[in-house]
Amino acid sequence: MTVQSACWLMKTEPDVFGYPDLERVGREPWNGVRNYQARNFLRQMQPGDRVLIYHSNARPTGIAGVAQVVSAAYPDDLQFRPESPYHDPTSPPDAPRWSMVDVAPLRAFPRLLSLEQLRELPEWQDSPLLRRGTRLSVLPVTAPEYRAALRAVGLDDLA
DNA sequence: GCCAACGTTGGC
DNA sequence: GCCAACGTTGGC
Repeated sequence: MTVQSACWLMKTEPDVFGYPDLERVGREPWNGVRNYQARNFLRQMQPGDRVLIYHSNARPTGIAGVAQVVSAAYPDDLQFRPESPYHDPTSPPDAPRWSMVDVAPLRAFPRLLSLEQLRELPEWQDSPLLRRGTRLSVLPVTAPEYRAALRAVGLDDLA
């Protein structure tokens, strides 16, 4: 039986790697996630899942584009690189602790859908993204949330 | 197993 | 740059 593909939101700092960078490179291993809850979400991802790319630590913050998962989860190589800030010397090589997926761009938002605008969408009222203190960098997005976000910027064809 | 200290995230 | 909120660490 076919399962409806899931939707997610992933945060990134545009000064480091933003949606335009994803378009430039065409495909990117989403490495550096070092939070167990976020990792567990990564491991649930399947190729074809949609991903809203959220720019954090930006002015303004908000969703900049929609991407697609193009791999299953696999070990994040940076955990075994001593020179990397994401090195984790306690990760067992035979059972790597941290995972990542590859992501490819799908469509840039014609305009940023800001956090302020997200707060005004009824469908988004229950999203952890809008809750004070939520620091998750990878989180699930419901189908109504996903559709509302795309419609808000006129991308009805992707919703 | 508790919890204080510490580091990080992320909006403002 | 500030600081609230949260996750992790480590002493006990």
